[in-house]
Amino acid sequence: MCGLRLLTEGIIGHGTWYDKTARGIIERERKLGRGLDLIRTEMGLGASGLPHIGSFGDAARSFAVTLALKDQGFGSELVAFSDDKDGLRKVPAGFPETTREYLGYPVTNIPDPFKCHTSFGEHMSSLLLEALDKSNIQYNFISATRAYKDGLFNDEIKTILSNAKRVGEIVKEEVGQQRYIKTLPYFPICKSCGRIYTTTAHKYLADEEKILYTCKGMEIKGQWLEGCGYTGEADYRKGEGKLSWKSEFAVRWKALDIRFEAYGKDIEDSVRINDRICREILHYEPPQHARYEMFLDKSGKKISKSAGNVLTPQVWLQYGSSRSLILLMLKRFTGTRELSVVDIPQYMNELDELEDVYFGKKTVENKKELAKLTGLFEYCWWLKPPAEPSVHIPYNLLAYLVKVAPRGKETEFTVQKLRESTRKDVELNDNLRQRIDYAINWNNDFTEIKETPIKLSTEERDALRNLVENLQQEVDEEQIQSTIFNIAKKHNIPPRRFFQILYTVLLSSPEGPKMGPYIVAMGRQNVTKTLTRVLKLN
RNA sequence: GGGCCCGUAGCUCAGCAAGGCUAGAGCGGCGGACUCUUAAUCCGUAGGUCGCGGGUUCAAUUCCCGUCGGGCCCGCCA
Repeated sequence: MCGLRLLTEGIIGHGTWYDKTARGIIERERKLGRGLDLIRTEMGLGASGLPHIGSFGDAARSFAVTLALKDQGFGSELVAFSDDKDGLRKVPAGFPETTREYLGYPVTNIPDPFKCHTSFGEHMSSLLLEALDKSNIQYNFISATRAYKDGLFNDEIKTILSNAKRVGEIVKEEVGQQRYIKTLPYFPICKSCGRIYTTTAHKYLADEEKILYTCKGMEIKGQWLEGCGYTGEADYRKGEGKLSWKSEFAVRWKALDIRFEAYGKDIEDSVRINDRICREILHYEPPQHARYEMFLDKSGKKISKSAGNVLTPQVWLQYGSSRSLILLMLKRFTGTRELSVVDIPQYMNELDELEDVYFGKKTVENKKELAKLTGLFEYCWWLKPPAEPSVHIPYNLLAYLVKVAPRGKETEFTVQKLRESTRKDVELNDNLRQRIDYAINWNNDFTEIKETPIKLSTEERDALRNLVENLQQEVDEEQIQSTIFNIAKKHNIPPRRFFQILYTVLLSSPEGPKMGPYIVAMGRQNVTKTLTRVLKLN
């Protein structure tokens, strides 16, 4: 009985993880006695490499929490903090080798190799921001470079530097790293060579607000980066350096008043250290956390040569809608996910299914499950679900129709075929057009079009020749259809075999759509040209 | 050395947060319908000790402990 009660009464908000998390945050903040007018969530975005799909997930999930907080009646915003003052540690795949000379430089001080942004760092972070914008994720963007320059963290940096010894101890206690026992958790940018990771900060002059450093060099990703030997001083108030990650998070949390931040398990240690620094040195209760697992590229699956094997948000959005990508991120929070582009159609279809549940076209008995599924759908729409259901056509059907469509006429052909089949009422609106475009991209990139060589017997050659002649006169789809059939009979070829030949020649597949209409759609001239060429080869 | 995830049908996975209905889907298999062929579509059908062992509970795929197998992250970078 108690279980039955839970089914109907135990649902928070829209029944999703995000609603539950939001409630947890609110309860925690109440206990802490902090204000609830603006509850900030934060995500960090890397600017030194191509945005991985995981960064998008970080954003989508944090934004969902932000929406859940608003939904429960509180002010909230998502801060997207770009780590664009970090130094470049390795040349990302696909980048010119000349990038190597900038190893160690803050990424906003490196020219954009593609020349479309003012710096390497801006180029990188804009890639993710574009994907966020396309997905209607709202955020308050803060650049690390800007924040340091504007002195946003000055008070907190001062506190950290004044308590550097304690910071070093905490780091040592948590992960055993001894580096910060001796050096300050701050990386000045070398005034001589311009690099940030080659410097070691050894003294803090509190009265002058300055940090003394030497450009000694450092090991990065197993490679020694030699310093230039310069010794100098940096003024942290002018952004002449940045904090180490092991203290910077804490500073951000306090300065920006962050109450929730999710993180990937790869930075778990850093988060734990920062929690302590935040609490023990900055005297600010750190934000509530949620740890998520990594996204892995499915290995062993050949994808496209052009797309490569890196699944970035940009790649996804070529073949699937932003909502399908959001669904991927929101539906499950835990568990390592192996992903590849071949999963995109599945999520496109799943979103349609969720829509059916939402509009009651598909019944779900269990109330808890119903709440969860409709809730998930609502979050995929950022809590502004559509008033009307949309056209649902399975992705693989569209991909198939596009594949067999005459080149350049994919959309028209597909719509026509759909109308001829069971979907007479189909209308070519933006939604359908977009879906067809995804299928076209999919088809272009993942369907290998190979010329299948075919051997023809004498009768088969004659039959083909006969067909070519007939195609000069026949115009009507149905007539062409029966002509093909008649020619096959006339030349003593089983119709099945004759059709197979035609499909192989025209489509590189032993099967296909109804031939007559297809030939008309493709253009009789094109067909005769192709057939004639094949006849010459035989 | 420290931490985490996964194990459910032949394959790929969903479900587990907040225990409760006959454990689902796609693909594949098998059978059929339709058809001047073929694709698509539709119908039916087989297939599961929910890795294993214990515990909590009226009730465990779901929670807890242990165990085996596969994988991931961190280890003096950020």
